[in-house]
Amino acid sequence: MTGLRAKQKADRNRRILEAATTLFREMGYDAARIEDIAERAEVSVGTFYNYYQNKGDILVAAVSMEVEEVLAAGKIIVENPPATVSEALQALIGQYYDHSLVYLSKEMWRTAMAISIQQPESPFSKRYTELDGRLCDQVSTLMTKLQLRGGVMPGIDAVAAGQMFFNNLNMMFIEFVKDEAMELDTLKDMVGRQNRPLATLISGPKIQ
Amino acid sequence: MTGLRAKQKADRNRRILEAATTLFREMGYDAARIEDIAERAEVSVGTFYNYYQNKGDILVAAVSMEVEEVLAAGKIIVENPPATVSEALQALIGQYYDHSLVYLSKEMWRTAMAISIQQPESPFSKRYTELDGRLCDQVSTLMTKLQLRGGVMPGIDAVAAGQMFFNNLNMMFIEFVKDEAMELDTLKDMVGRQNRPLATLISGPKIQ
DNA sequence: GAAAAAGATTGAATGAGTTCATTTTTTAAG
DNA sequence: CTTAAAAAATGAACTCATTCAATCTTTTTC
Repeated sequence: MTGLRAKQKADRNRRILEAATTLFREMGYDAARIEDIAERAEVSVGTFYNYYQNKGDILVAAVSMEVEEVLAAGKIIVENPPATVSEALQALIGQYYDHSLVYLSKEMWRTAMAISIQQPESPFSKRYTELDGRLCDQVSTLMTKLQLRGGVMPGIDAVAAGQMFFNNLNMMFIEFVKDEAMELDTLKDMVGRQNRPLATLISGPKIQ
Repeated sequence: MTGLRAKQKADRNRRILEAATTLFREMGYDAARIEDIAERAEVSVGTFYNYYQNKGDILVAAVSMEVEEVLAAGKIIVENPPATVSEALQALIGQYYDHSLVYLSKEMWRTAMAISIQQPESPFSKRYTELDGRLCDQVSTLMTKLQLRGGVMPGIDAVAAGQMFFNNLNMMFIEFVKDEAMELDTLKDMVGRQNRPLATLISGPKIQ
């Protein structure tokens, strides 16, 4: 059948992705030229474009791997969350934020976000948006779960509250990657303060 | 002193900005070449770069003017807001959203947002970020004002709540410009639903 | 196993944003 | 008014992402 050809293809794909992520981390996204990536991956420039539509695509591919890991880590927390809204949110959001800079630099995040906004119809942008949606769902699922357990007052729209928490943490993450000087702890503190009113109020009177 | 020189400078700057905004609106951001903008403004390509650091800068400059108008329109509402949190928010956010597409296309918004995220250190990006901050302050000011009037329960962190409302409306606006098919009404409905839990709860028991 | 077909690779050419050494214009000094 | 200094404009050259016609490799056919 397609023994050699398929094997070579998979191998080249792996080499290109590895070369690109290495160079992006080493020298930054802008400074890494397609020529450099191609050379490191031992393919021609043309071949790079047979595997990825454009330079941004390969970055979003790298980001996708990262977000998948964050989702997996978050899943564990959602499956067995702390009892109160505040504690549960702090655990989940802390997990998200702590994981965010393991593989990717702030510059890489900025570029990936910029691409996903600017070219929303490109395949990888759609994938990025889909991953964002799954993260949002995860926060909403957490709220729904807490509501079933009595940690959130009945009658509250738990999904809407979850979306609001997510949009807030996401927007603040954008602020964070825009500011090279901002520390993770500062980000967490700010989001914690912003979330507190809603987190406290939906928990019901017993928390007051 | 610096009579002629300053006058010519201001004039060229105005011509370049006008040429760029016209062409961006007429043919889209990507299709408008620096050469076209320079030609229309009757300057050389090099001169364009003496006035703006790069192509994106001038778009962000145009968008910033738009945000200034939105801020001015919002100010009127904040000065004399509806009594309830829900109504006041609906009025202010509706004003923001309705104004957003008067001069700018979704493509222009996408590009401007992408640039302001990707190149946060460029002067116009800083300006854009600062304007975002003022919009956020405007929402917080509205909440503080409502709290003084009794529309928001005492003891609530009105500023934090305002920031959360703003981050939510801002994130949803990004979703809106990413999706060419989404209508303004859909956006308003979604944001309205997301805001409802917090808006209702901070209003206190009388609203229930 | 040779020839044809299909699938991939290649790198020079293209095009648009950006730079920078040179030239031109304006201002200040004598 | 002349000349020197400062500021600004200029456009050809450069960089780098992207394309595509030519070439090479693998698979299929007989």
